[in-house]
Amino acid sequence: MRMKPSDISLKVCSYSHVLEIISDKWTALVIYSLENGTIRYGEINRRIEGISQKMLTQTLKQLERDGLVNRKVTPSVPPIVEYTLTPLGETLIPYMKMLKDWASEHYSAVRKAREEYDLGGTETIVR
Amino acid sequence: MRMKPSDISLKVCSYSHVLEIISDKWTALVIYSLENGTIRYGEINRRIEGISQKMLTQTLKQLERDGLVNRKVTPSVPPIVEYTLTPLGETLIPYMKMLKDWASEHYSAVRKAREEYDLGGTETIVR
DNA sequence: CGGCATCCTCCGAGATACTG
DNA sequence: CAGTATCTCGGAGGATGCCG
Repeated sequence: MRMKPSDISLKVCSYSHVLEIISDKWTALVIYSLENGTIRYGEINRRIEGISQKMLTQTLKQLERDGLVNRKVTPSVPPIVEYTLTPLGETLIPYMKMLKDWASEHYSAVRKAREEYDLGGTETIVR
Repeated sequence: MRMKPSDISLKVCSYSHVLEIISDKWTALVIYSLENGTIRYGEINRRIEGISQKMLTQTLKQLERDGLVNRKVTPSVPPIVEYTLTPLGETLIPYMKMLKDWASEHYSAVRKAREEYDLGGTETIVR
């Protein structure tokens, strides 16, 4: 199968597939909070700074739908809902750690580049 | 062993830092198109299916600001504008390839999980 | 406790037209 | 060719209130 030059598509590209899964605003942080095992809804809510109930619920539902997270309900009073990474979800962890490593190593450079860009902004033109 | 429970923050977490850079809708695809070397604006525009001029320009500007992409203007008539990954930008490639690998390996499982979820939806309850 | 329903706001991003 | 400029609309996402 030959690759046409115009073949880069949102729908086909694997890059997009991953990002489709983890690139939502809160998804990565939620996965991160599940990294060390089972944890309750409220606990996630408390640990992720600034997330709203709505977004947490929505994000968890997404992750559950994608088969990355398992949801276990204990119908006591009050109810207990626990979330865990599925085996599939756990396969993601090393890859996310790598991304984290990239950031640890290079993010300062990005920040610096931004500062310089924001300062001058016009010096791209050769004089 | 307990860190501050509220320690996961959008602003602090490295995961977020990477995603802040590559998670915009088109960013990954643009980087992807630059993977093999210098390329002109119009060429990128043609290669990425469905991207608008506005979003392409915006995405490229972001990437330039982040120091990941270099923009070279040749003020001829008509003008030629070429984009290249910077060394910093190139450091990202292996990591993105890894994400791609993850998708190649596991995306079918995700798709399957979605189908099952969308079918039943009620299977989480133990009966 | 762990949601879902509702309302509301803001801005991401597509479409279109113009320019150096 | 490689962008800006402007308008518009849908939907992301916060706030609030109710429920099992």
